[in-house]
Amino acid sequence: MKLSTRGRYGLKAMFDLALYYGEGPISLTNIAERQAISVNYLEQLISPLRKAGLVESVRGAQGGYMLSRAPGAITVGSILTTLEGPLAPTDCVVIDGGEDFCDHSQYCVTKVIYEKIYESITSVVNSITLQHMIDDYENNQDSMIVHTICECK
Amino acid sequence: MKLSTRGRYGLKAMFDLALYYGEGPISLTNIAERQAISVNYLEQLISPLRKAGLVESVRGAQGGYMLSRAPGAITVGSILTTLEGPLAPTDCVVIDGGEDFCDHSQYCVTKVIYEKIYESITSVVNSITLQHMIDDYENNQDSMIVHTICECK
DNA sequence: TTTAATCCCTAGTTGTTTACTAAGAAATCA
DNA sequence: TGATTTCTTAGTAAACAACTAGGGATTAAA
Repeated sequence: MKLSTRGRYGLKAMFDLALYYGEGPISLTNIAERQAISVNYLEQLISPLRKAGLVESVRGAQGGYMLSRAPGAITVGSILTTLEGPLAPTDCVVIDGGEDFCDHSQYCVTKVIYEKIYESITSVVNSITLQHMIDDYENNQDSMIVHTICECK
Repeated sequence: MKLSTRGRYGLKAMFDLALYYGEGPISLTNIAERQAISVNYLEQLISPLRKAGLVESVRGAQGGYMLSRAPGAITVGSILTTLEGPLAPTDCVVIDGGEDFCDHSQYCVTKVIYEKIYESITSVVNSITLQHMIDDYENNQDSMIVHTICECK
């Protein structure tokens, strides 16, 4: 039940982009340095985020990436599910037409539980936007707390 | 963010034991057959459940396993965390004294999110007991729905 | 027009984890 | 004594995670 580095790094990168929202394209080199992630690996994470329409890219020198819309319009859920797939404890709650997949899934006592877990996770991550993270970040800076984004494992 | 077979099989096995609660020890062979799990593998799952005090064993012929207390007193959360470890999206929300683990974890904008996810999952699984599953199971049987426990993946 | 910076894409690699299988020792009932 | 069952450990094949590596395409600036 752990997130992989894909989701964690991707969220860090998107938060980084959110801090620079409105300031033109930010290069992956910059993000990678600040967030201590390899550029090559970061490229592999930003690619699905771009395809999902969460970021836009500018190619060539002085190019980079920027959020495709305001931080308040991008949820943590959209980022994490883009990089990790559905945040579900089992596949059965997420794959439909499960007749060949799982015979009695609609009546399964355990599936009911997995669905509740899925809903609760989804509800949390969909209610948090990048803007919330920025607000949190800036509040803590005001109160003189060194508030960084850490190497959360 | 998926449960492994350890948690899923373990929950199925515990539900099976709950259906026979009060009827003496049930052998792993029986459970394994009903739930379509290899006996050898099931042995490896029941072992931590016993060490966690969730089931008791009777050795020797006609032996087996039984719940250590009523189904209403055993939560799904206790079963899943015994087999999967803490149902947390990251280690940082669960390991304390994280100074060497994660420098700024107490001020981390992403950790706040991971903690909320952790809390919501924990709250769901801790609120469901094996008795709830039995009630659900029997309700559906009453209404003539073939309610099985499926091969949830 | 060249150069450097950057995005973009794919393939390969290494280590870890998962999901078992296998096998044998210890205990207990008939 | 023999069958049944728990208990424990070791091994293994396949999948997955977390990258590394390298090269092509695009563009701004010198």
